[in-house]
Amino acid sequence: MTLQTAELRRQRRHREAQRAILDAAGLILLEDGYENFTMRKLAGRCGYTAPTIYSHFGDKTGLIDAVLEEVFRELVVLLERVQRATDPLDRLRAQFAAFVDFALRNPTHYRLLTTPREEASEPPPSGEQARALLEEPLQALAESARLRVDDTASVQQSFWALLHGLISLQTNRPDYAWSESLLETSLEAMIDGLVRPEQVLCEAKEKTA
Amino acid sequence: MTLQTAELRRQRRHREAQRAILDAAGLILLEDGYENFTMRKLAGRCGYTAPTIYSHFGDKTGLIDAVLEEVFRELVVLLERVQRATDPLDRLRAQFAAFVDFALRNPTHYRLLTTPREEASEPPPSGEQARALLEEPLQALAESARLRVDDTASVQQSFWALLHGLISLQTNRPDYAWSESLLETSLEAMIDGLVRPEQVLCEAKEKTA
DNA sequence: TTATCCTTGTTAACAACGTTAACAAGAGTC
DNA sequence: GACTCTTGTTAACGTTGTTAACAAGGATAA
Repeated sequence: MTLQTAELRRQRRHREAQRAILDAAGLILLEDGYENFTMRKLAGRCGYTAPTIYSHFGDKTGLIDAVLEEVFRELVVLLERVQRATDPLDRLRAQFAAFVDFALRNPTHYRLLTTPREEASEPPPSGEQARALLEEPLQALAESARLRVDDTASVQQSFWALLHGLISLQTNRPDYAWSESLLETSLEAMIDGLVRPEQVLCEAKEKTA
Repeated sequence: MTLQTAELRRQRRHREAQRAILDAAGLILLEDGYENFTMRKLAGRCGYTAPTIYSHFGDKTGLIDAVLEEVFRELVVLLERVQRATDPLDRLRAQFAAFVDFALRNPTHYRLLTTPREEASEPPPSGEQARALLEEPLQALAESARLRVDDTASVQQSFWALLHGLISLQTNRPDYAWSESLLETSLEAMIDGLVRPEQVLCEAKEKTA
């Protein structure tokens, strides 16, 4: 009996320590940015000393990986919640908006996710999952033959580049006078250029005629 | 007489030292990236010790600023050389291509230029100059009323975001299978969506008729 | 209860970094 | 030849990520 409760208590303490560390780490990243994120500062903030953190996460890289994994799992559920829209194009718009919004609210985490921090650091699973979710609407559009360009990969990467550019630019220069309509303007332009506006072409032609 | 030659020789030595330091610094940035750029490594590579570098450039930030200033002066002459095209849209295409090409060849320098390195580090003059050059064709298009959107700033920032995204993505993940036609696909799409195709509309309509 | 062990955490230290103080050495000036 | 000013060096400080050595506390077995 004490045999089991002891083991459970041990696991609980373990999880609590990890939680305290991860929470403090996420907070420091959000508030101070990655350049001012130091293991000693984290140690002071989370209630444990530095070597304890190392025993839990092995490495600064491993620690950051764990933080990112958690944060982007949030993003995945956000994207899944918004995925219901029936028209692929509406899905795309809604997902992209949610994605940009999330990235702008978590600039440091987004930067750490997209820039390779050092040798051999793969993006965390949830990051890949989010990317896959973002690609789904375009995949659907391609299967409905609604892309103006044959090369689907090229189209996907174009949208990807646009999103990444919008996010990076705005987070790198928060004080610049960014246009309010920037996301809409650029995204609609890119949509106009790359995807056909559903099969109402006949109706549209009738209207102009 | 020796009064003058002495002063000249002093200045020459000064310039030579700065040149050796800047060249070595640029090379290290190109080869090893910024994360592996250390003042001691630079000292070992350029033939001077670390404090000498400090006496010349004050700071690591100052040193990097000097390197960037030089590199992006190259870019400015590149962009000016390509600026001759008469049609603003052709100018835009040529300049954007040259810009992306340059940035992909100097990934670390580009990243350092666009990401604020620490508190209060303004982009170097040549960087701002390059940005101004890149905005000129769009300004011309706006004045010819060839933009599909009223808000010129929004259009400029859209193109800016696309370029930045293309560059960042490709330099962050050099091994990814980027589409060969990525720049053309995305840029033409964005052009289609944002700018009118010159005043040959009547001719085009005659052709389709 | 007492002895043992394993986990969990701490203190102390190391190497490498950016940076600065103190000083040597050489060139130009009187 | 003495004086000064520039230019470079050596030695050091504080901070970083990281690790080794060790203490403490609870679970297990006699």
